[in-house]
Amino acid sequence: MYSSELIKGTLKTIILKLLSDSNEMYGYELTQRVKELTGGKIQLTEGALYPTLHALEAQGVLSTNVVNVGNRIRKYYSITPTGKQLANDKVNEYADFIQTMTFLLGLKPNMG
Amino acid sequence: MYSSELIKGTLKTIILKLLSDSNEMYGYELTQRVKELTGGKIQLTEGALYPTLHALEAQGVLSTNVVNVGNRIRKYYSITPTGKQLANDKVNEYADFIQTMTFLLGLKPNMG
DNA sequence: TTTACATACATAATTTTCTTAGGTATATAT
DNA sequence: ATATATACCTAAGAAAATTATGTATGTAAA
Repeated sequence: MYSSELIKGTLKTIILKLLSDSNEMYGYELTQRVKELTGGKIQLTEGALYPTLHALEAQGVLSTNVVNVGNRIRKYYSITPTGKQLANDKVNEYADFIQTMTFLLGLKPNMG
Repeated sequence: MYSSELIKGTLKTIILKLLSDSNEMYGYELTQRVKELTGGKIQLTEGALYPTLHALEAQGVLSTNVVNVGNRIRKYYSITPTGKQLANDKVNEYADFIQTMTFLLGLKPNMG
């Protein structure tokens, strides 16, 4: 796990990117997917995730589809066209930012 | 300028790295140096910078040296041995984080 | 000569974003 | 029974930033 400082400001970008690459995902699924893809180094907390999902839906970049799985509720999120555009912008901005930070911190541009 | 979200959590790392590479720098100098090195893409705000410098000094990772330049005060910060260690740790953690995010967001590991 | 901008420090109110903690509920394995 | 996993949610508080403001000097332009 990274220090919580580092992860700040990346949540929206991560959510939008993952939803941009799949038809639909539900909240819990997002937490598991990120955990899996990062080898546990990034773990989304529910207290941060759910309010952010609600905000993104209210902004019109996500839409929802509530489904009953057995007796449990599952709320699928999918990205809207506006959201897809935003996802692209955010990912591109982050890519640029990474390059700037790489230079600023004197990191090797590409090392295992 | 990047959206303010992105820069969050990177301030301490940036300060520690720059001070790690120079004998001493003062607050205003840090803002100008970062602006210069990033082509204006990252601009430290004084409201964030000064409280952070004070906190780092209180933690013992920075020490200060107040100088009179003409009639103006200038407060030079230099890094302590503890601070140098912390700078290294933070930079390494950030390098690791960048790799994780690069993978998670599906970015090219090395593109101009 | 006064207006604007740069230098150089600082703090305070507010906002944003996250953590921590708690709540509800079902399913499954020990 | 108990713990763990699934699956949603909110609220109090902390952390870290922005925005606004204050003080003060130096310099260049109008």
